[in-house]
Amino acid sequence: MQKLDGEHKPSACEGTDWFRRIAVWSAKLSDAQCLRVRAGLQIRTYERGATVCEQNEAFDYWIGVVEGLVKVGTVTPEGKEITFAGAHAGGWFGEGTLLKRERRRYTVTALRKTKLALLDKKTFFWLYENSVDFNHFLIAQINERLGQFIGLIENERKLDTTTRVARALSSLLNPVLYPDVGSRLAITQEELGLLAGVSRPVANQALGELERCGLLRVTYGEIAICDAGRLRAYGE
DNA sequence: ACATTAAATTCGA
DNA sequence: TCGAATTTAATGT
Repeated sequence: MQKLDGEHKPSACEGTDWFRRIAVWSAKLSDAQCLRVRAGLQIRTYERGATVCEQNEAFDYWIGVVEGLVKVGTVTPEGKEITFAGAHAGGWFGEGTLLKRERRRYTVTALRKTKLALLDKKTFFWLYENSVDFNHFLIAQINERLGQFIGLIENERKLDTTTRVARALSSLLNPVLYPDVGSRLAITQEELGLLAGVSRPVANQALGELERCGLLRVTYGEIAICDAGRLRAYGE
């Protein structure tokens, strides 16, 4: 429990380090703006399997993933679960719901123990009104997401499981949505299965296939990406 | 669903 | 505090 390394823990109210690390969009904010944003932020921890917010719930925060992994999706009236996206460290989402001033359209659940940063609505809109850079960030992000959703539609059509797994991985590698992502993903095959909408064994097979193609390498609890470009294009 | 292996945790000195 | 023993988690088939 006390095996703290050389990393400095976030000092209670000094330094914008920890905050800037979890939120790239803060890079261009002034110190004064940063202070204000931090005042509107809270950190919350969720256990594996915990629901962050339900569909139709009023949940007035913009959500950032500090660490861990969450799944954004819905469940059809027939009870079938559909995953729209996964989000891991560095990702921010929920702006669509805030901007349209409506209730959550999706259910968000933690796939493992996860720490989230929640920015309250008031501060979010203050940024929206006052920072051009913040707006640029939002537009870039929404644009990236649009691309992902278009891919999702294709995905539902073709049932090629390996392709679905490749897409799920690629979406997590998106450098715009997840700025601090490297070439290794700390994700288990079960979690990946949940994101791709396939069973764990199928995810395992798909990973084997992708590894055989030289696109990635699988190790315990982690996937090393060798060729992100070809992975994204897999199945085309 | 089952067997195997990796990692995390517990426990005794 | 160390490492062996046990339990839990992830993988491969």
